[in-house]
Amino acid sequence: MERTLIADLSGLKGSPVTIKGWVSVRRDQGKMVFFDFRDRTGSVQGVVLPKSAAIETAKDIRVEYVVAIDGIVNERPEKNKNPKVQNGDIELEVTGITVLAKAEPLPFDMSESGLNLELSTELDHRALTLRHPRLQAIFKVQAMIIDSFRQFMKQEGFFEFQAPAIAPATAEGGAEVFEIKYFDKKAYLSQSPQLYKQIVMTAFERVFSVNKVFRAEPSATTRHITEIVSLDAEMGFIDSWKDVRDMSEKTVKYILSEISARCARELETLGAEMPIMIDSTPTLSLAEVQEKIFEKTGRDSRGDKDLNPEDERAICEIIKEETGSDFVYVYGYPTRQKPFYVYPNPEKPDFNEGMDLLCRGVEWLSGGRRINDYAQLMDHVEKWDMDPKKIEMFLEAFRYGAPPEGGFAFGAERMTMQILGLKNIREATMFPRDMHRIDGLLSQDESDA
RNA sequence: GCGGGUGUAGCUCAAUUGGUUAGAGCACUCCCCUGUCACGGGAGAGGCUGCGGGUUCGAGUCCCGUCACUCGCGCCA
Repeated sequence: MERTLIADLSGLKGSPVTIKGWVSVRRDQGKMVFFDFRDRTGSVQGVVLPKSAAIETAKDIRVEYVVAIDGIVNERPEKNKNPKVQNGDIELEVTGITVLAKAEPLPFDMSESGLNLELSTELDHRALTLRHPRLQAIFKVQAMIIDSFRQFMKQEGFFEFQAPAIAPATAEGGAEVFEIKYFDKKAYLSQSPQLYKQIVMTAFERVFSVNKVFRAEPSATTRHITEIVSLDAEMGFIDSWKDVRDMSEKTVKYILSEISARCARELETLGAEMPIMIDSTPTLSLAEVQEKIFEKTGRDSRGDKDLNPEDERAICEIIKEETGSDFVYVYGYPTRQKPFYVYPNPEKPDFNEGMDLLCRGVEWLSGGRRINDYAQLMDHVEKWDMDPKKIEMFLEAFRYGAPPEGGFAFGAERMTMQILGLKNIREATMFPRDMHRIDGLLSQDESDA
């Protein structure tokens, strides 16, 4: 018989069906056996009655067996209905069981409400934990973030391109890069599509990319991993950095609304509360932020080159209290602290027109206006002590006419973590890589070898 | 890289000021159970208490070292 998906069962009361999926739970009552079956669309209870031809087989079925189940869809008697679970008003009366694959006993409890693991255990067993509804909800939300970013960008006339992952040299300062053996030469894994998206912008005006980028920073925090999905955008013909700010704001707003609308079940599963973005997100200069923190908390970080994590949490709390917004833009960082391509404020050249979007104490997105004037760009290349030969392809794009422009980027994993209120970015990464882990732990011996 | 916390059964956790045979729940094996939905009840199996050294009549517990995990900081997205 043709396979019926579990989500479609409720419309088929009284009909014989075949479902295929996994066994989530077995409840052996002696004479009769209950199961929870699961497929990609949901779960349903099956009951094997004493008279069923499948009763002997049912006794041998264990959790995570892959099975094909023949049965009749029955409405449950009123007293047996369970409003708390999906398909709680129906059950499948099992008439036949075919085992498609057996499963060994699980290393831990996988039942819907039972998954309670140390993070390292969860990650060591990702191949299994991925089957849990809670983890599936996380990665469905993440897929929706990436999908809605693409949708919005296309809607706004942005062109999608694929940035290279192999780079010839360190494109910018800051993050450390992974060196790779490239035939008999050296090359590097790309830490950002930055220079490429600027190049492509000079041809297509508005561009975006969804790319893996790699950071070799020895950072052991709940917010850092070495391989991330970067959502990047770049746009030409802007009047000021505020056009970039506005576009990034609309992008985030669109993503949030799509998730609210289309991931309601996942948000409920995770108990997540969506951050609030008000009509006009508060936007403050770095100096204003530091002044405000000093006023409110007495802690003086005025003059610091950037916000530390404590500052980021503080300003988010203050803005939330003052305006109700979970988001705040911070702009105007010291020019020399940021990469060479960031546009300096013409009035105050020591500060630039780069910006960060913070939410709930963490940086979500960064971007800003870039330098498009070739002479100014070359001036910065010199001041930043960079080798023009190493970025010749980038410079060529600007030598031959580039419009005023800017862009922004954000990490898909960090956004997932923040929206869902997860404590560690590794929970929001299907196969996280960090200093000590690539799937499994990297042992001392291997790292020495 | 620096600082704090934690390492006990396959998983999640107990174990009094150092005290005799290191426990529980879940999972596993066997038995009982016709309405469960994290089913329930009974029995069993499962431990070099991360590893190495020390103090002590006696160490899961105290001390030193080491490794790992985890949180915070630095750096960043």
